[in-house]
Amino acid sequence: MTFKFEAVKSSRISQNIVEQIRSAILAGEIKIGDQLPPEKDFAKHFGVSKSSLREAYRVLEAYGLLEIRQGMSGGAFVKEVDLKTVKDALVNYLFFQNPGLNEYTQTRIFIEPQVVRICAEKATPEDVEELEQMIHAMEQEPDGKNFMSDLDSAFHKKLVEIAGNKILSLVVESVQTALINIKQIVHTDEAFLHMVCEGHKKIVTAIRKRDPELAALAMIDHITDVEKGMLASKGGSMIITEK
Amino acid sequence: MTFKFEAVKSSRISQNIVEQIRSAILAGEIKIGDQLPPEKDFAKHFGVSKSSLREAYRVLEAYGLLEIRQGMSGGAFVKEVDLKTVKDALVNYLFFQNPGLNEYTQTRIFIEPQVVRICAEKATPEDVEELEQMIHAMEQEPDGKNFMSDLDSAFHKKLVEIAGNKILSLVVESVQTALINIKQIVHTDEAFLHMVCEGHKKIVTAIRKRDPELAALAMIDHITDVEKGMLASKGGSMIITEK
DNA sequence: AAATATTAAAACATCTGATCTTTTAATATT
DNA sequence: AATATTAAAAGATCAGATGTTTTAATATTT
Repeated sequence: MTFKFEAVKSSRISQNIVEQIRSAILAGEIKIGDQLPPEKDFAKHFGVSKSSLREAYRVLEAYGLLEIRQGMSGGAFVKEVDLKTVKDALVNYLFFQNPGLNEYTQTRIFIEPQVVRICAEKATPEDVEELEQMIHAMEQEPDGKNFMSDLDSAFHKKLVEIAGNKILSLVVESVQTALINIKQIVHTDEAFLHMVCEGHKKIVTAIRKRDPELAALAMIDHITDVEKGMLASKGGSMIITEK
Repeated sequence: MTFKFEAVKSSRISQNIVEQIRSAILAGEIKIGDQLPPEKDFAKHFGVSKSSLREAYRVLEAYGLLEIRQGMSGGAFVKEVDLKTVKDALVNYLFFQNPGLNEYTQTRIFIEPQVVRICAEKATPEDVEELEQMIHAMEQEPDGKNFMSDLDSAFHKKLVEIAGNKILSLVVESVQTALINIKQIVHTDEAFLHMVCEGHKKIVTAIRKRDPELAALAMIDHITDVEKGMLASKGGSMIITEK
């Protein structure tokens, strides 16, 4: 006979409240925008002190499930968890995992070429135009050092949005965010910016031609180039924690 | 001229403390296992009340960055963020995004076939044996309803571990976890269990043969079969929030 | 001497209740 | 009609008392 022992649930009051409220949200009993009772009333309802309830609120806020506003029409409101919350959790996690640049590159090469294959089929003319404008904006960057990462992320984000898969969007955007943390310690010069723009152009050209295979190949080249560019200015070893 | 306005940082004391401590951890100033001062002393050091410090501790605990223990040799200890924390954040996020089963399947098909290609090259004989034992364990399941999801997840987790990419591990395991939440509302019968086992067997056989392409194809078939199996018992529409 | 039971202290957990601050709706003023 | 004032609602912070858990030190027993 096999047993599965459940971890004994924390006897901490705040944790108990957190679980109750989170369950209610995930069960659909409380919905986005709903307001929870004021601290004082809710504490009384739970039969606990205000401090315990407040600690629970802080945790739920950290989860991104609540938004708490001060003031007259303030209070605790149920909120849709946003991407930033997930990304932050991921950044915290990856800090300790500390993957190598090659792991980032491999992840991208596994996913993004397939994404642009879909794009080559699904992208509308408006999508293509938007992508081209993004490349143009990037080329206008004065020295390529400041917003280059933001614009680059936006380009890849747009591509995966066109593919229309919310899970893939989450993954691709999260990897982009984590990569920016690495890029910040890498010297990205004018040549790097130019290389990125050329890569993007080839991808969009392939999408415009409705050529999935060409798009996928262009993406592979692009990702590979970016890795090479980053390694070149860094000398091989890549450790995030370095400042 | 383009401006980037930074969000005004919260005036909340606990949030301020959270950011200070999180920064210190991510900057490497405080390391895993380090103990923070007792509430009373630390509150005094920050010049704030104990309640404010405690709220900050709750948040950092929610982030998975701190572990707080009661008792004589207790206190607040810096902890490595674990996978569960990230997965929980992801589950919260996906609850609101509510992707379709097809999005999960597509994500898996983008990633896992490429994972087993790597496995076909890198897997050691011990790895292969472990995989086979996992299949065997699954076949022993009495009715296939209870731990089937756990064993299935473990199999895919082992595969991606062999591939040796921490980011891909995170993604694959998270998708597995999210899928379990869906599977729980799907009727998985004896036939489903058998189908899964056969799929796994073909994958391992290909890995043993060191045939990456065959392994990838077997994985695609497997993932497709699982989706079909889940859709068959559900009738097409797939909504997570349903009980 | 070894095993067991007791005790005390360290540290977090909880509670009470007062006071401060922010925000906004209602009101008053110009 | 626009603007300024005010009051109330609700969270934010604080102070300090009391409860609970955990463990190291001590005492007791075998």
